[in-house]
Amino acid sequence: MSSRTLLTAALPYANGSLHLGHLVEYCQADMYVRALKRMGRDALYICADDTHGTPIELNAQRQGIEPLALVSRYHDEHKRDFARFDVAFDNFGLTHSDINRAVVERIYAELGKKGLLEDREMDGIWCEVDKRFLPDRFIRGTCPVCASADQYGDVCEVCGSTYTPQELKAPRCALCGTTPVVKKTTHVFFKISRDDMVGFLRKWIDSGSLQQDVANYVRNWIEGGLKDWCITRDGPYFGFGVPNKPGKFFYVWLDAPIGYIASSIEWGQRQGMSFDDAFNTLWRSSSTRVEHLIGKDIVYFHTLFWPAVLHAAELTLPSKVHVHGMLTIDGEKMSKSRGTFINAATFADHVDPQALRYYYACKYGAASDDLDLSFDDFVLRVNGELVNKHANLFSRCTQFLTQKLDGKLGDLPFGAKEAQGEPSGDGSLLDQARRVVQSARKAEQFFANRELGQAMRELSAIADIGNEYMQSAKPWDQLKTDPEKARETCTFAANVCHALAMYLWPVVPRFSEAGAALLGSTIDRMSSELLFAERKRPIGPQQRLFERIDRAQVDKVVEASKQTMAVASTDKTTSTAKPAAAQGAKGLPPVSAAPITVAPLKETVAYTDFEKLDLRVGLVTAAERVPKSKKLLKLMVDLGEEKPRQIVAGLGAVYEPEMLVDTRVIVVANLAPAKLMGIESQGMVLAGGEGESLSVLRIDRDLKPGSGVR
RNA sequence: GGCGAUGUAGCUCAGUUGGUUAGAGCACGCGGCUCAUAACCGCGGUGUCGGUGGUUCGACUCCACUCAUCGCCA
Repeated sequence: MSSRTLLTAALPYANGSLHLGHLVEYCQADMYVRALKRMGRDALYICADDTHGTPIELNAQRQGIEPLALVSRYHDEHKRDFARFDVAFDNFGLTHSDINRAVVERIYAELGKKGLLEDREMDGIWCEVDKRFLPDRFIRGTCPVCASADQYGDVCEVCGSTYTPQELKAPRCALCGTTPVVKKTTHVFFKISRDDMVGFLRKWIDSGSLQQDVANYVRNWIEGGLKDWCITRDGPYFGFGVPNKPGKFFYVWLDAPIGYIASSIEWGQRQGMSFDDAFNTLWRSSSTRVEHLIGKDIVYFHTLFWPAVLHAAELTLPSKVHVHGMLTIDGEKMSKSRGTFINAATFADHVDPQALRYYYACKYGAASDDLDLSFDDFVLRVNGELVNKHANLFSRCTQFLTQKLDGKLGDLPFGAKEAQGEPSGDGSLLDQARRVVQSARKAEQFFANRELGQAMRELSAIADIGNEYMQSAKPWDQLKTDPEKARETCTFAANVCHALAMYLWPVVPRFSEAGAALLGSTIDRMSSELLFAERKRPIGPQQRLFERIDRAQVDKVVEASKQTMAVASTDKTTSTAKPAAAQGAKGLPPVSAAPITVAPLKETVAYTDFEKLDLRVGLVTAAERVPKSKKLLKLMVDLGEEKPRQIVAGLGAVYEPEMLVDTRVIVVANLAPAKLMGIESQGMVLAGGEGESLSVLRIDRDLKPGSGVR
């Protein structure tokens, strides 16, 4: 029985744009599936947009639209982005679909039959104003461990401790700012801690489905003890309602992976299968190998909950859950302020997406290491390999043929079958051809094992053979004495190009197709047995295959990303703005309770005007009063520069100097220096309010002095 | 704090079960070629394999400790 591989990539959340980090995964999976398909394997690439959950529901509410409308908008955007990056799914669905609902209900019923579900009463955090239970992330308050203000309901971002929302000090609703209350609610739990489940998982993680390091990692979780998993949420919630439990919805992490199943059923239906046929063939039969590609961040769900659910529902377990590392840019995490948080579309606006695919391919390995996108290296690599090595080989041999030899391929002094033998090492043309075939076979192996980087090395080796041969045979000299010999040389080089076009296809499909067209050929399979058969026929019309990347294009991407991210984050702040809870810092007089007149807005300014201001985080290292002044303080502020700046600030009416030392403030760093009472001030410290009701703007996290502020 | 990953030439990375003088590409230097997208070919130097100690006839590889960076802790 022929076996089919069903590969999934993790579902992107339909609440934001795709960025280069997402693409690490989608491109890798795409290349792998393309390679499998071209090697004659039956393979499917399945994905969908993840559409449910509180963030989407609330984001839609803020925008005054239906969640489905929001989700559809991102679904369309994602589809466009994927198309630009040649990511070709066999099916790309939505988790909010009738099919997914049906599969979720079916699996839920199955879990119930196995006695794995249980209703439990628990404490929820309820907001009287919003009339809803609040998820942990929508409760803010003071960390019970380190007392940092404004932390999430489940974890402190400052000290990293985890706790329950009930433990949080001074909790408030992130939506309306009021204090929520505790209220009883009932939820369904999946009993993953039951002995048979834990026993199954112990065995499963050692079944070879996981990379060794991942298996070790997961084992620690299991040995640490698994807690039963709460699979429902209270409404309002964008998701599927739980049958016979009004007001309860399935938790997004239950229906999201099930979306893999639903999306593959959609594919099956397009092939003419019925729902049940597709379900049983793809997810209940040993003829399908299921493989998941995921990032490090979601290992927990895919290696514990998901296999447990599949096992309990008697569905096909993944043969592989392949974990890849996260993307770093120039060695660091993607950063909005540095402009390295780059959306797929922004990148594609300035740089050919195939360049990124090529670069990623070179860096993919089978391990779960992080992948670094170094911009200098990116430009160097794409120009040096894809253009100088690969594209140029196509160019030099086809142009020679077109311009000097009527554009026709000749013959080779060996048959195509002979090229399949072992290289003799004698340097003959046949020997060279055999070396190419040998590298091609290795490349196939590497593709099949997801060692894309290694495969790319073999392709470079193949191109080298072509370039070396052209160089040593000198067709331009051969042309003078024996034009047919020159034709033979170029025919050999053209066959090397044919090999390149064949094996580059999974990585840079458009490059490959254009390359094949240049040779007057089309390629639809990837097999070393097809090599060196291109002879005695005209080649195609000339064209350039790929243009070099200019570093300036990359800089534009970074620049544009800074802009879009700045806009996006201001959007966010305004929409999720939390009312400043009146929390007087120690030693400060209370702010007057009298209502203030809200000043009318000044005229609108363009973003470019705002951008002129250079706001920085500054650490106050010293402070003293300016003699004879009630309000002025002389501060020394560290902006990460060689030495601290002297800044005069009008904070003295409210703040004693020592109250400001060691606090992080926001400074207008490019304000023209000015003298106040004879003392030079090299900037301005921002504060809100006025008079006695003054409050300096502090930074409540450990940002480095000199960090930008937007 | 707990667990884990990574650390090899200026840069990006290979180094299989420990075994001779540690590799590739790019960058750099010199020479060659001119068909080609200033591309191509040849030759060349470069590394205390993060540090210290240990096991061993022999360690980049195994063990202990240590430093640095990063991630995860649902």
